Amino acid sequence: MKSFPRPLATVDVAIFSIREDALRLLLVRRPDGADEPFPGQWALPGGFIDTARDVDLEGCAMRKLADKTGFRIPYLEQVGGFGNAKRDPRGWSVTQLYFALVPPDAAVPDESGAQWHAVHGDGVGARLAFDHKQLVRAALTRLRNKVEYTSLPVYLVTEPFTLGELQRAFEVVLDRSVNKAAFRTRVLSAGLVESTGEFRPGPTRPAELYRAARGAGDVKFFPRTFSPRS
Amino acid sequence: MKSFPRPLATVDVAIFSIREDALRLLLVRRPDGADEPFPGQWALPGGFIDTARDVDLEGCAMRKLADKTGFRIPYLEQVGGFGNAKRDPRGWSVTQLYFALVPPDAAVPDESGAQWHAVHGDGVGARLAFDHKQLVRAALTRLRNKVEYTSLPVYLVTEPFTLGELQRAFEVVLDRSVNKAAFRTRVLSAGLVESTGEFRPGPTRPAELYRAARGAGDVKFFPRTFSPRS
DNA sequence: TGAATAGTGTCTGTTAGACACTATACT
DNA sequence: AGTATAGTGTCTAACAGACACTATTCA
Repeated sequence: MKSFPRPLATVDVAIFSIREDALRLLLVRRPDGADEPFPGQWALPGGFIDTARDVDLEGCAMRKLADKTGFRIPYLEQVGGFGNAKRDPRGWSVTQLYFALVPPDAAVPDESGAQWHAVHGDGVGARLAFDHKQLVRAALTRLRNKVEYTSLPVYLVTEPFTLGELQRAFEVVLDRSVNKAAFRTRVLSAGLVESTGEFRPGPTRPAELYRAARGAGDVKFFPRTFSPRS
Repeated sequence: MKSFPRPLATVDVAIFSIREDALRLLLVRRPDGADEPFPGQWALPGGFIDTARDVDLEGCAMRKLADKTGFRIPYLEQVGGFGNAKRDPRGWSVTQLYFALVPPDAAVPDESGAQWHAVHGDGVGARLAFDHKQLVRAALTRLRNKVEYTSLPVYLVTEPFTLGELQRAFEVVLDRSVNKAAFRTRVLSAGLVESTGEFRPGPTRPAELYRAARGAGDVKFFPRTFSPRS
């Protein structure tokens, strides 16, 4: 077996949540230090694969996630691998990018130094370390594409939720309004949610409460997309 | 910077083509040798990232591809990363899986030892090295899913092609027949192909010849899927 | 009773699929 | 003329989107 120098291997996670009616991304600050790349800059949570502790890539991503947030098992999906000679000044490196969706009540420990940054267009305002700007764009593209034809936003709302809240989550992610009647028909006929039988009281007519449908467990697909006709 | 032992980093490519009216996958034999894992077994073309020669992951995949086949630039797409402690007996390893589509006239040099294996269901008949059975399944799933809503099979036919040939490519990949009228309407209205103005003569009515539409360059998406109604 | 949100009925345009039809070459 | 394949016209079912309508609660 011919031996090759091994690239650096990392995992990064783009953690999305809806806070204050906006899609937000959790970012951490790079550590300070003379031998650290991009000291003090905002970056995606992530880091080296620990071959002693991580059983696989997803486990590694879960560990990064758990370091930053505490909650029920979130939605986690691999976006892809990014690797080249230049992206890390320390040498040829490959990172596995994951994206995670967490509900609005997922806590972020203060001492983690992590902050939620609003998403505008295809990124965040802050300047990011490494090629993380590109990674964020890739994660956002994947998220938005998938929301067009799947039930992903159920992972962005706290159960139980009203159909109005779920619709709002779709709208926040897609950054456009969707038709109420079409949305309800679509969501209900796809069997994506099931009623709890309860209602949420409020200053107006109470709304029926739903939860993500059990059983299939996985993400549901819609037969068509939301896309407006061209 | 805390130092971690680095996992092995490889790239594997699932190269698909249509030969003898069947979807086929190009496989190579693992080298023989006492210190080689899975000696003599069939495996996906691939291997270590060469940090001295490869500029990025895609370049590495292209290199593996060029080692095995010779032709015009094919379709190449990343499927994802697979990494854990057990998949390679030499230690914790991460592989980036790509899939490639090449036309039926793409040559495979004899001396490469590569062979086309027919795809049946979600894999090939041969026993595969490493976790390549799983990788093949992942690549096939991605390919078939994408063919439902994109123009990918144009990369599986030789230009110029008739609509009948293109339809057959869709059918071979999806392993089901598609309606001729619906197929033609769909393909033509998506602007996915353009006429060359030429016709292919034959024992019956000549068929108009097409090529992949220029300009957009990229893969075209259909507004809906092929899926039969449930 | 008015305001505000929840939820529904109905109409229209678009498209996939089915299926039968016409068109055009060679033998 | 027969045959085989290329290509089209038409009908139907399904669904997205639009929009106006009804329903229900609290102040």
